[in-house]
Amino acid sequence: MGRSPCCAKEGLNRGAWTAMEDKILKDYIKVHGEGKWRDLPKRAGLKRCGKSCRLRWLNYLRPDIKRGNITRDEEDLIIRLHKLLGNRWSLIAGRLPGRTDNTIKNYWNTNIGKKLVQTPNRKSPSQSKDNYSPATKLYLSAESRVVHTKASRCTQVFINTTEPQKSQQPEPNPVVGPPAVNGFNRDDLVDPLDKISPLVSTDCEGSDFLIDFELDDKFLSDLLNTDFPPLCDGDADTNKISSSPISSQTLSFSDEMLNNNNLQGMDWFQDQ
DNA sequence: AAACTATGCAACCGCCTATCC
DNA sequence: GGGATAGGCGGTTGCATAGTT
Repeated sequence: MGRSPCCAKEGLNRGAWTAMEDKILKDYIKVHGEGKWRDLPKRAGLKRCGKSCRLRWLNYLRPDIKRGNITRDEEDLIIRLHKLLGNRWSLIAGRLPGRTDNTIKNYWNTNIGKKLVQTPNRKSPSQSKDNYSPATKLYLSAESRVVHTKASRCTQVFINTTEPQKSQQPEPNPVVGPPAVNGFNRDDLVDPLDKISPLVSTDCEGSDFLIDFELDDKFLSDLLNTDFPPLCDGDADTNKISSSPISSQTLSFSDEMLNNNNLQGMDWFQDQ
């Protein structure tokens, strides 16, 4: 036996929501709060599936939803997060206040995703490569290196503000300057993140992006057996984007790792 | 001005996971 | 422990609108 549908299909409205339905749903949630989606339509007097109500609320009616175009900063952040997470839209959306997973998914599919398969002779001037942000250019210029984590929970995201510890630990194999990827200096990817700072509530400058996932009972950082530097000199809490102090370790994806595919030992995480 | 095409986005579908009993 | 259920998620569809011929 399969599971029963969330609602009987007969007699339910489908398709676009009317202003009246929106008002009913808004008013009901204002009074009773979210949740109990299956019962909600009956209680609120809506001829809609509970799932449909939930979706309408989360993607459209919620008061904190940000409307309008995705900014370049947001695009940069989406690209960087997508590079790490793949199509984990809800996780990505969690880093963009006011944006829903649906919005980001749509944006990706209709904008960024298309750029990846774009032929050079497209007519639209808006799709000229000159209009791409540095992060987009870098993404387009480099092979996608999405890490498929199977993460069940994203516990922490940090912007690492520590300067490279040049003086303390001399490099055994010093790298001369940042590597360029297909003509783009990796600094191109650094700048947007600095610009994103207000978006992610950090005053820090720096390029490293840190994230930790819980993978079943383990953390990705545990699986990789990786040592990480201290997040910041001073109070790391000021640099937290989301605070859920669970793990003792935090996985660091530095720009260098991202740009050079230097994710040692992560083969089994990556696409076949 | 009409027909056609491309684009953007809201909404739906089906699967998965967490939770409850 | 296992089945049932609710909620969440990602993929896909379909429609309205904008742009092009």
